[in-house]
Amino acid sequence: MARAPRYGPYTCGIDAALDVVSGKWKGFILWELEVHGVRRFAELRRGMPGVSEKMLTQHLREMEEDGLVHREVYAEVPPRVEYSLTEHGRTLNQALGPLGAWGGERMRREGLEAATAEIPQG
Amino acid sequence: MARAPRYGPYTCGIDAALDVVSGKWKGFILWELEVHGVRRFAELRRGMPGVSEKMLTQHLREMEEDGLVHREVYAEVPPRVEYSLTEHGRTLNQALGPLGAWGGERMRREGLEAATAEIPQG
DNA sequence: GATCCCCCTTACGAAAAGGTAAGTACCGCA
DNA sequence: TGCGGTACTTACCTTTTCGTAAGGGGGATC
Repeated sequence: MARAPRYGPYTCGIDAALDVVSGKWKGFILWELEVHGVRRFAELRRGMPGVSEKMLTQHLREMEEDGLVHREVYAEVPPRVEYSLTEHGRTLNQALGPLGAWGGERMRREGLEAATAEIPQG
Repeated sequence: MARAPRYGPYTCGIDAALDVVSGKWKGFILWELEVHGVRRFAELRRGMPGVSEKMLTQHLREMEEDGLVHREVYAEVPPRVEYSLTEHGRTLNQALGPLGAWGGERMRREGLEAATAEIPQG
């Protein structure tokens, strides 16, 4: 489960926020969109090695439901879909800032390696 | 899984922080210890209705491993065990502040109810 | 003597999350 | 004709997480 609720009832704001962020790749998606502004599906996919198409679409749909991500579909062939952050997504990213800094500090403290070349610290 | 790693490799600080916070009751434990300073096992248990003893001990052990929680055992009969936040636990709580505020805002926005009488907002 | 309290541990099972692989439908390129 | 690219969907399976229920060992209380 980890956190199954999705849409409360919550015990506090942290609960409500974690419900929206937890998911193996959501933090990464948030970060990719923060950095690049707009990204297509395949760009996101290539940007985060290891993610499957299934998980990526699933996470993106949930984040769209949660009002964090905007999905723009262009009626073209071949299809083009662009993802970007909504206002709420951007404020969430700001709220995650201190947590990212804390995590970075922890990584330094514990000597935990980073996975990729790109090391955002939220 | 939700997030299985536990001790990296991480892609960023947010990853590293979420790894430590995710777990159904961890936010709540953090909050209880923040508010009360020191709490015994049974006090924590009573403070968060719905948690099982198994999950509570399991989460507390992990948080102890992660250096967030200090566990003090008194060689008495009946046994007495006191839990409190470490320095890292307290700084984590501070880093969670903005996230809790964001979550609270989201709850208000979406009209999501809170579960208990006590409504911390991290 | 029976029950309750303390702080757990263990075994078992259900549910959720995630991974793998294949299929869809259409197009451009060689 | 065959392959790669676009953005997915679906079915199936494994891993992880969480919950339930029971036990344990000693002491105090009824």
